[in-house]
Amino acid sequence: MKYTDCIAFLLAKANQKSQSFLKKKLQPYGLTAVQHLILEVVIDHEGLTPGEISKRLVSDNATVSGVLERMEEHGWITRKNDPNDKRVSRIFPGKKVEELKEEILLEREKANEELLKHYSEEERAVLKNMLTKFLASVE
Amino acid sequence: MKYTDCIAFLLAKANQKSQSFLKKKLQPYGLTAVQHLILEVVIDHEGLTPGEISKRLVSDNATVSGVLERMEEHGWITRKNDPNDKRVSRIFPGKKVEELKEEILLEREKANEELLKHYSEEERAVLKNMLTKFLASVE
DNA sequence: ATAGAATTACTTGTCTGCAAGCTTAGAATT
DNA sequence: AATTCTAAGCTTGCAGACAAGTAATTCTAT
Repeated sequence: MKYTDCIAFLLAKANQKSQSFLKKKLQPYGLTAVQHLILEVVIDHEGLTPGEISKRLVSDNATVSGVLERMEEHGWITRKNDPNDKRVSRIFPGKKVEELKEEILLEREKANEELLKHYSEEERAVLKNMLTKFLASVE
Repeated sequence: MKYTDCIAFLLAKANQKSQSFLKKKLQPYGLTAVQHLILEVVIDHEGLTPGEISKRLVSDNATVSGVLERMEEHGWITRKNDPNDKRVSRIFPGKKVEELKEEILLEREKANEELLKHYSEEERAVLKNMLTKFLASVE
């Protein structure tokens, strides 16, 4: 069996495709795919800590830390100190988000639709279930 | 629809899982997942150029360049100059590969089997077809 | 009340992905 | 032969993934 038939290879390449597709769609905003994801969490739940954001995105704390720093530099988010816990900061959407909010949130939906445009409703459900099961089953 | 239902998110997380799983399995050899992949190509087709390796792995030339450098440092590969085209080098397995060859090649098969152990033959085929179709359908 | 454990965020270093640009070598055109 | 065009490999710079470690704060158990 060749490596091209292995699930790890197929997942890696499928992921590369979907990421580079997203990247192109978000380029006009100056957002990366990961930044967009974080921004969506921050918009939906204002005032989360970096750690809480990491948990929601099943991402590493160190990764989110770096991404937040870059997002702050570009005005996508702001921080406020938590009065009750001096270890953490609370993350809020930056000023420029308000006017772009709807548009930005729509981009993900549009991208998802485009990525799956050749799939029937049934196929989409199967694919989603397969991947979800995979996520749950690996260690 | 939440981001957790989007194909891009699911693919990203599934890929992360399978990569970190592979990583653990290959740690004893001191090989990363990508290095292992390249090594497999080099073993199967000795004397390819970096560009040819990139094409086979659907990878970026710049990425493969860096990985080959690290693999050379650790003795996984060696280079020979091409007498007919001074631009390119030819990549061959390093000395230490010979004795580990079979074992290393088996690792991928074992990892693939383990990643898919909860999937029936039919499910595996469906998953593979879904991902392959996805690869072909995205621009 | 205090020592030790746990939590949180951040930092550093390595690997990979990719865009953009450079250099050299070979091909093609004139 | 000279010039241009193309191809190949490499380099740089940045973003993200993640392991490992640090520092500050909070919690816990005595």
